[in-house]
Amino acid sequence: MIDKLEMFIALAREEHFGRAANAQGVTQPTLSAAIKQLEDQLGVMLVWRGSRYRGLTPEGQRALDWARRIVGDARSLRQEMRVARQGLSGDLRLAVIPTALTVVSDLIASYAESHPNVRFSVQSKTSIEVLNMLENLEIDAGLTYLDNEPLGRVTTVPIYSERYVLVAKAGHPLLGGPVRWADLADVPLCLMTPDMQNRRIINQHLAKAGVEVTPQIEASSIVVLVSQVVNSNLATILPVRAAEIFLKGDDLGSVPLIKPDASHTVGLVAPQREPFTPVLATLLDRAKTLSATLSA
Amino acid sequence: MIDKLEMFIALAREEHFGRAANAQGVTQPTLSAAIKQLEDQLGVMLVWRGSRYRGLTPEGQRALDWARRIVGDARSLRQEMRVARQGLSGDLRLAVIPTALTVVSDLIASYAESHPNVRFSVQSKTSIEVLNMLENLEIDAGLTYLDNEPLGRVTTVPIYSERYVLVAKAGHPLLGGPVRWADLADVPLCLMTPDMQNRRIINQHLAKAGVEVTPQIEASSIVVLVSQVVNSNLATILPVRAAEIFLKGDDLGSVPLIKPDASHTVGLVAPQREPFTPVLATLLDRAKTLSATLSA
DNA sequence: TCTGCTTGATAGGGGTCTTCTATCGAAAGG
DNA sequence: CCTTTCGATAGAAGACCCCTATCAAGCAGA
Repeated sequence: MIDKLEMFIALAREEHFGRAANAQGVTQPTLSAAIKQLEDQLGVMLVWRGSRYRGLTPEGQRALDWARRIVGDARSLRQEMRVARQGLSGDLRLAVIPTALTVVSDLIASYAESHPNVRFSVQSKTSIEVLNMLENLEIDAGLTYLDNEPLGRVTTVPIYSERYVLVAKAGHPLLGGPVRWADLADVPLCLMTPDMQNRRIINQHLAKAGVEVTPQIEASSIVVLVSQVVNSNLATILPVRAAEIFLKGDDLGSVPLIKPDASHTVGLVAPQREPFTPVLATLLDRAKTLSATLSA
Repeated sequence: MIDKLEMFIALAREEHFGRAANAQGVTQPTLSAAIKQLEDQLGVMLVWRGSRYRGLTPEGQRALDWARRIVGDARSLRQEMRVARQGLSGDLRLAVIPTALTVVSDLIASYAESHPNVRFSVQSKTSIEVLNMLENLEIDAGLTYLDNEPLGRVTTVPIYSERYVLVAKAGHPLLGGPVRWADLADVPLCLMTPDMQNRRIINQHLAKAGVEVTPQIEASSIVVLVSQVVNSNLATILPVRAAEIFLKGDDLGSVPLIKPDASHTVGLVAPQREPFTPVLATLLDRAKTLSATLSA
C-alpha cells in the first residue's frame, strides 16, 4: 500500500508514467498496475485516463495530500528507528535559495561536527521549487524566504534578515557612500533571473523607488553575477550575507542600499510533522541557535 | 507495511499475540511473523521477547505513535475516497461518558436526518477509556470532559457546561429549595463508581465543602442510579442534562446544588488529523451548532 | 492520408511473499 | 511434577508482485 502511494506521488510529480516508474526504480507496467490497484482499492478514479497522462482527478488531488502525509510519516518512522539503532545518521537533503547558500555552512558546521554520520546534500533552487520539493518529499528541509509566498503546511524557523548592498568593482563611482534605490536609475546592472524571488523583491524596491531597470545580464547564480562584476563595470545588488564572502579581496567594493532599508526574513522550512524526527529536530535546534547568533 | 502496523497496534492494545491476531482476523503465527518482519525492516526490537508478551521496548513505544498516525491517516484516506464515491456514508463510532449520553441524540439527530447512509455506534465508557479508544483508533470521536484530564493530540469542541442537581423521590425533605454541597453530609446517596470522572468531580466538590460521603450504592450507569432513587429514599447527584429526561413524571424531583455553582465543560473530542475527513468534519460542525443552541 | 514516434495498457510467466495448519519448547501455576 | 498457556518454528498452498514482450491509441510531420 505504501509503495503504491509512493508511486502515486511520483506520478503526480513527474506527470508521466514512464518517468515516474523510472524514478521509483520499477518498470512502467508495474507503475501502471500499481495506480490501477490503488484506484480499485479506493474505489475512485485518481488519474484522468487517455492515451497519455492528463492530470489528477479532484479525488486524486485529495488522495495525493493524504498520500504525502502517509508516505512522509512512514519515512519518519523508518528514520527514527534507524537513529535509535545507530545514532544520528543518514542523509539530510536541503534545497536552498541562491542568496542563502552561504548560510548553509553556518547551519551545518556544528551539526556535522557533532554528528559525523549525518550526510548532507544541498541544492540551489528557487523559493518556489524549495516549497514544491518539500511538499513532494524530495527534500527534508529548505532555506528560503519566510515572509512572501504562502508557505503551506510547514514549520519555519527564522534565521536572519536580508539587507541589500550594491556590489561593484573597486573604484566604481557609486561606492563612495550609501546609495538610495532611487539612485539606480541609469546604473548598468546584472541581476538574478526573474524566476528568483530575490529578483522579484529587488524589482519591488526599484519600482517603489520609481526606477525602472533593464539589467544587461541576468543569471540564476550569484557566482555568475559576481564574476560579471569583477570583469566589467556592471554593478549588482546582493544581500549582505551573500555578498560578503566575495568582498575579502580588494577588487570589489560594496555600499548599503538605503531608503528604504529593505529587509526580508530568511529561514528554515521543514514539514509540519510532529513529533519531528531526531535528525530534523536537531536541525531545527541548530537553526534557532544560529538565529540567535546572527542577530546578536 | 500498513497491515503490519495495524497488527502492531493491535498487539500493543491487546498485549497478547493470540488475541491481537484474532482481533485482526489472522492466525497467531501470521501476527508473530508480521511483528518479526516489522522489527527486521526497522532494524530495532519493538517488543520485549520471552515466552510471553512483556510490553514494548522504548523504540516500540515510539514506533507505536507513528504507527497510529500512519494507520489513522490511511483509514482517513480510504474513508474520504468512499465519501467521494457514494456521499457521506459509513460508520461513525462514538464513545461517550454516561452523563453525556442524553446529548448524543441532539448531536446525531440532524446529522442522521440529512445523511441517512451514515450509521452511528455509541458506547458508554469512562472518560479515560474514551481517550484510550481514540488513541487506539477504536472510535472516531468521543464525548467527554474537556477541562480535566490531559487530552493529548486531539481536537475539541466544547458543547455545554455541566451543572449539578440533587435528584430524589418526590417528597424528599431536601427538595424544598437549592441545596448546598455542604448540606449533603448525612444524606443517604447513590453515586457513580469512582472510576467515573463524574464521581471524582463530585468527590472534589464534596471534599471542598468539607463533607465526607459514603454512598450506599455505586453504579457505572445512570439508569441504575435513577432506578434506585425511584425505589428507595436514596438521593443522587446528576448533571442537569443527564437528569432531565428522568424528571418528566411526578415521582422524582430535583433541586440545584449551589455553593459552589460547580460547572465542567463537556464536548466532542476527535483525532487531530487535518484535513478532517468529511464525515468527521460534518460531526464537528454539528457539535459547534449544538453548542451555540445549548448556550442560547 | 500515411508513417513513425510516444505513451500507456495488456498478457503471461517466474519468483517472492504471505498465510495457513500443525507442532514444538519454554515458562508459569497449581 | 504435571498441566496449561503462550509464542516461535516448519512446511506447503496460494496470492501477489514485477518483470519482458507486445499492443493500441494518439499525435506530429511529411
